[in-house]
Amino acid sequence: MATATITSTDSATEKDTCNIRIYNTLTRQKEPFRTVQPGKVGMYLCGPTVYAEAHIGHMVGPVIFDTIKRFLVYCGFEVTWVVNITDVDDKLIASSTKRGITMSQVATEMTMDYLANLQSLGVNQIDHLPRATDNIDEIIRFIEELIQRNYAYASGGDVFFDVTRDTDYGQLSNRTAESQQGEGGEAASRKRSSSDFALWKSAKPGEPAWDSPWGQGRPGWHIECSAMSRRILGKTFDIHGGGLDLIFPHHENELAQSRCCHGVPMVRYWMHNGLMRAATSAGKVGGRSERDSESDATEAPQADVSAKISRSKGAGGLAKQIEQYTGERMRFFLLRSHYRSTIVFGDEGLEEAGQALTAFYRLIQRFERISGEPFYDSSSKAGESSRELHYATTRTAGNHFIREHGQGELMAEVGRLRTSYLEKMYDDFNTGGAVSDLFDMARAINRFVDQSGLEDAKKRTNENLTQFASAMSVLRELGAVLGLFIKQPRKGANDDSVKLVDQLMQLLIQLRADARTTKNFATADAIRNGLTKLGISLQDLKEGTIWEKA
RNA sequence: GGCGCUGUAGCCAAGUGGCUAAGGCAGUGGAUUGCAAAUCCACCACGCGUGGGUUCGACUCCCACCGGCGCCUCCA
Repeated sequence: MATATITSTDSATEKDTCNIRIYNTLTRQKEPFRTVQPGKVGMYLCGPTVYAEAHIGHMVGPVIFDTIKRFLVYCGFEVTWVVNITDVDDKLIASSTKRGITMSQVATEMTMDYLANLQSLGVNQIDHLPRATDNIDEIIRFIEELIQRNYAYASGGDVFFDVTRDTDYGQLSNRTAESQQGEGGEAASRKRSSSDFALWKSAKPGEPAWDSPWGQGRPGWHIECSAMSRRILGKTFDIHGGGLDLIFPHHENELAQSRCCHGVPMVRYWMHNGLMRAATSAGKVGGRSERDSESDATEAPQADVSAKISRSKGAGGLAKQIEQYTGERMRFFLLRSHYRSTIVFGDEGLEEAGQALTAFYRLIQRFERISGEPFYDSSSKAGESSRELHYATTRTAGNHFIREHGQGELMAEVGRLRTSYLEKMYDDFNTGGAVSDLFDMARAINRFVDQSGLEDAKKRTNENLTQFASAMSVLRELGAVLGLFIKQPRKGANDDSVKLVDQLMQLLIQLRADARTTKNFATADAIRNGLTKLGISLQDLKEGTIWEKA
């Protein structure tokens, strides 16, 4: 009922948006999605510590959250999505010292890298990107409140959170405070108990520092998220996400800080994505396999071993990978698996994803060729805002869908698949399952085009063309929810060289067509085989020949 | 050692206490084509790590075992 107050007047919409269920790490089960405020969703994703270039593993969370936001918006929610940038920490200090530039310069450089990669993957739904260093006052205020409430104590220029005061500590990661080692190092001597963690760290000479009631220093790792999420989303917000590896200690500590400070739960749903691994046989992401030394003495190791992706192992070159495979392909690859599962990242999987995506691209081209209408929204803002996603989900059910798209066998099938797709998404954002409905939809549309003779200009009827266009609009709509099929895949189509290639191809195609007309198949095949060797395939259609570069 | 995840066809990957276990890649046969390509159609796991148990019935629940992995220190 809380979510019932969305703008739509359609009662079916209420019911269906209440069908969303989310796996909550805190309770270790799927729960019905109920927002704090009716019709509104606040979500926070832990972003990167910007001390080095991002790698593909950093993209999993943003891509899935971008998709979640798209879906929630599609369902009619007003969504505010926050991704924090951690721009102060030990590694940043180390990097700046090593490179002889300021910490802020390192942070700016790496933040730009991160954002550029997000953009390439179509992640463009983020509303706030707060940086820790822009929120020092808020952080200090937060720490002071914790001290006032006796949950934190200052000790020799540091401030620690007193874990023993929080009887609920450990719920998220399902572990007890006593069992924790806690941070070691020289700061340990200033703690009351070993599992206490730093809220504020005193500065050593030469380190970046801010004034505080406890002297010069900088915030601890966890406090920024508590402070910034409260500032933007409030004391209790709906969804908090991050990689599985953040559950402990980061999210456990965040949770403790916020709950103890406010006396209310911090988050309704804790979501954690699985970690990505690098295929070591074919893929190169993880660098050399570190396990070879111990295991390949006797038997040959399995070829499909995978290695952890991390910056320390030399993972990187994400921009190059995106350039090689295209961002849409990588996004599609990520979305084909469930967000909570481990994804093995490698060339093999990306090749396959590329093959699969091509089927959609061909259908889209087929549509543009036959209808003469563009499939993609040509406006520069396409996909940039979530406005076009505002579309009540459940127009599928019953009348809405038919009213909007008309009747017909194809649309009946498309409507059925759309419902199936939405059901998958309601169930903890099962993007992998939803994609299968898109494939089914593509096949249904292709079948329709084949059977209704739309390839033949003479047989085209307005009714069939309309139905074709309607079906494609549903495909576009559902694709957009996943952040797919929003923009023309090949960029640079207006380059002179691209134009020239196309003109040359038209010339070859004409020569071959002439040869075929005179039944000179040897020449025709010589042209085609020669092109095949260049990775170009031809397709002879009723209306002429088209070409495609592999 | 503690906490947790996972094992579905050649590969990737959804999913359900009970009709024929999604979808993709690869493969096979057919329609189509001058031949192809693309597209469509059909086929492709009598079985869902192994062994028990619960149940009228389990791939789905429980136990054990075997295998893979994560966290417990920084990590998306």
